[in-house]
This record gives sequence, C-alpha cells and structure tokens, in this order.
Amino acid sequence: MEWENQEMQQAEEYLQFQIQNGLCGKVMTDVQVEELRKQIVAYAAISEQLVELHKSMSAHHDFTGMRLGNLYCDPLSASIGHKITARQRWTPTPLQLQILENIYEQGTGTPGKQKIKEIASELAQHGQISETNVYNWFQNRRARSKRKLQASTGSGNGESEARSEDVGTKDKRTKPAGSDFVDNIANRVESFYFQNSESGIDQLIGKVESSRGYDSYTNLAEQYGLLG
Amino acid sequence: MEWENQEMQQAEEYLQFQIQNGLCGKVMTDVQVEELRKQIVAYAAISEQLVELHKSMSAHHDFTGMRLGNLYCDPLSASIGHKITARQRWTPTPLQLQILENIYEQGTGTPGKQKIKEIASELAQHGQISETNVYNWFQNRRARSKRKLQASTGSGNGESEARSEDVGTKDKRTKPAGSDFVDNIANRVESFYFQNSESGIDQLIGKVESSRGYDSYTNLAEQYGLLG
DNA sequence: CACTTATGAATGAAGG
DNA sequence: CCTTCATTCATAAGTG
Repeated sequence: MEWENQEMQQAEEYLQFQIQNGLCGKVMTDVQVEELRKQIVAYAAISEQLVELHKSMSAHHDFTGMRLGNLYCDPLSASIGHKITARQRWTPTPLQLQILENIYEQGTGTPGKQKIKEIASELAQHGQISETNVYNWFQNRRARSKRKLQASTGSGNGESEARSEDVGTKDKRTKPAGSDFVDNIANRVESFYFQNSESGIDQLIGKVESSRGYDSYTNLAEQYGLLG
Repeated sequence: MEWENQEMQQAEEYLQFQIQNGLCGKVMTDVQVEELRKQIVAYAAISEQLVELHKSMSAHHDFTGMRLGNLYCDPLSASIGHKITARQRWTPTPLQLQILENIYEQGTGTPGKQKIKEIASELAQHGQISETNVYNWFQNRRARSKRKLQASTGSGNGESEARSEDVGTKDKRTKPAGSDFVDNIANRVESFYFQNSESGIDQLIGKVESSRGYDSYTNLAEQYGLLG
C-alpha cells in the first residue's frame, strides 16, 4: 500500500488528537510508555527478589502459605494489621517440669490421650500449658532418653555415632556453593513468568486470572488509560 | 479540531497499516496488549508475595539481608545433578507442597488409590516422589489437621496456646473472604514501588535502573516491539 | 561473639 | 484412621 505525504501527516495529526484526548485506547504516549516501562522493570526486579526469597525460604521445607520460616501470620488478624509474630515456644515451669518428670518416671508406657488431658489440666494450675505441649514433651523425653542410652552403651565403636541432633556442627546446610543458582535467578524470572510452561512455579502466578488480579490490571489500565 | 469522516477513515487505515507492519512503535495490537496485561498482572501477583515475605522477614530486627545468607538453597531443586545432602526421608519441594495443599483443600475425602497415582505422577514433574509419599502425606495432613481442631475446640483456655501440627485448614490460599489484606496489597505494590516514598522497601527496587533491570525491560520491549 | 547444648516443635514414616 | 517413632528444625541458654 502506498501513502502520500499529506495523508500520512494528516493521519499523524489525527492520531495525536486521539491520543491526547484519550480516545484511542491502544495507543500510549511516550510518557505513558516510559512509565509503563519503569513499572514493568520494577516488577521484574521485585519479582526476582521474590524468587530469591522464595527459594531460600523454601529450603526450609515449611513454606506453607501462612507459615514463613519461623514466623507465623495470624490468619485472623491478617487484615490491615498484618500481625506477623515470632513463634513463641512453650517452656515448662520448674514445677511443671518436676511433675512431668515424676509422671515419666512412674509411667510404664505412653501417656495416652486421656492421660494427656489429665496431666495437662493438672499442669495448667502451675502455668500456661496445652495438651499438645504435654504430648510433645513426652514424645521428646522418650526419644531422647532412648538415644542417650544408645549412645552411652555403644560408645566403644564409632559406628552409630552418626547420630544427628548433637553433631549438627558441620551442618551440610552451609550453602552448597550455588553461585550459578543466584546467577540463574534473573533468567528464571523471565523464563518462568513469560512462558506458558507448565513449570510448577506457575502456582505463584496462578492468580493471574483471579478477580483481584484483574483488579490490579484494571487499576493499572485505568491509570494509563489503556482501556479507553 | 474537526475531522471529517473520510479523513478519519484514512487515518485509521494508515494506523492499521503502521501497526501491522510494526512501524509504529508506540502502538500495540490487541494481542500484545492482552499479553502485556497478563504479564503485568502476573508481576503484580508475584510482587504481592514479595511484600508479604518482606514484611514478615522485616519483623526480624536483625534482618538486613544476612538472613538470606543463613539460608541455604534447596539441594533438591538447586542444581539437577548435585545432591549435596543425602536425605533419607522424602521431603516435598515447595511446589509439591503447594499442589498438595491445593488438592487437600479441594478434596472432599480420601484421595483413593487411583487418585494417588495421578497426584504422584503430577508431582513427579516437580521432584522425586512416590505414591507412598503422597499417601502418607494425606494421611498425616488429615490426622494432624483433625487433632489440631480438636485441641482448639476442646480446651477453652485457648489464648497463647503454642499451636502445632497444622495451621488451620480454612486459612491460606482459598481465603474466600476477609481479603482486605490481599486487596490492599495490590494498592501497596503500586504505592510502594511507584512513588518516591522513603519506605525502606525502596531498597528492594534499587535495581530498577541497574543494568540487569534494564535488560529485563529491554527483553520485554523487544518481545513486544515497544522499542520499534 | 562464636560455638555448643538443650529442647519445643514439625513431619515423614511405620504399626495396628 | 489412629498412635507412635525417628529425624530434623530452629532457637534459647550456657560456655569459652
């Protein structure tokens, strides 16, 4: 197709007119494009960080939405207040501990559900406690007592000394040299998020079609007049 | 300014011509706009997650990036061949976990043999897994969820009970209502990252003008021909 | 302050 | 499905 100069000029003028009046929904001004650019880049950078965070936190195998590392986000107050608090661990008071020890000494076997209830309610008189706490305490007490016994008896041979728990010094968790890991993040962001791959990380952007997600877009679009 | 019908039509034709030939750098086709939309929304969603993570981690006074240093990257997903830590026990990767959680929330009852197979094969795409693992996971998930429920309803002393074994079933992703928090995040993302606020989170997007960040944009721009 | 120990809690797996 | 075990996390407290 051929276009004469005059036609082109006229068309350009028309286009500018439409743009300036926001009548042409699919056309953006330079300013708008630049703004959009900044935002996309910002999002890209931010998302990279997310991936990084996500990766590192994921290593703790406890990334289950509400629980982030050792932090808990109270779902009830997860509104504006975003109350994210550090987990507090129960600790038996000396009195409670003594009682527990006594019961443990006498106890022939496992506490049992009903027994737990009783113990818990008894200990509740001496401080804050829950049945779960009692349950855990006995669980750990038993296990560790057993392990200690094992360790002391079989001390001759360094065979089963490969016990964990007390040998956590040289922990393998010391960053298995993943420099390429970090380097790859930038690439991952793009490959992950800009393709329709079935990559599992798609979960992260599963909201794309959600209502809120769409709102996000709507806001953005309005802001830039993309929707006309 | 006034435009005659003919002029407008001609201008439109010209515009279409330019668009179709990619000669008009500032104009996007519907398809491109839609793609862009998706990506922006995706980034928005992702960034939301970052904000969430960031906030929770910020709760740590000692958070200054070193937190990331302490963490190690998941050996299972870091590099394909390198298995640094030989885990004897299966541990779901974050992605697997999310999928499992989703299924769990939707699933009305027990997965069933055939269902297990399906799930296992799906999860196998995201890491090592066996049907037994899936089976056990659901078993434990249900049992612990149940126990937690019991504990919370049974004892009225509630309060700061050191909850364990599962974090409520109805919170998390599904999150039908009470999404003010989520809704606000979208706004926050925009206000946080697109203003010159002194918010500490600006640190996160310090890269906006960095070379890599710009590359991100460049790639994106090329992909969509924004740069002409 | 770095390192170790003690311990509450989380969780995959096994037994019944 | 329930109970129990074994292992592993994460962290506070203790120690050099």
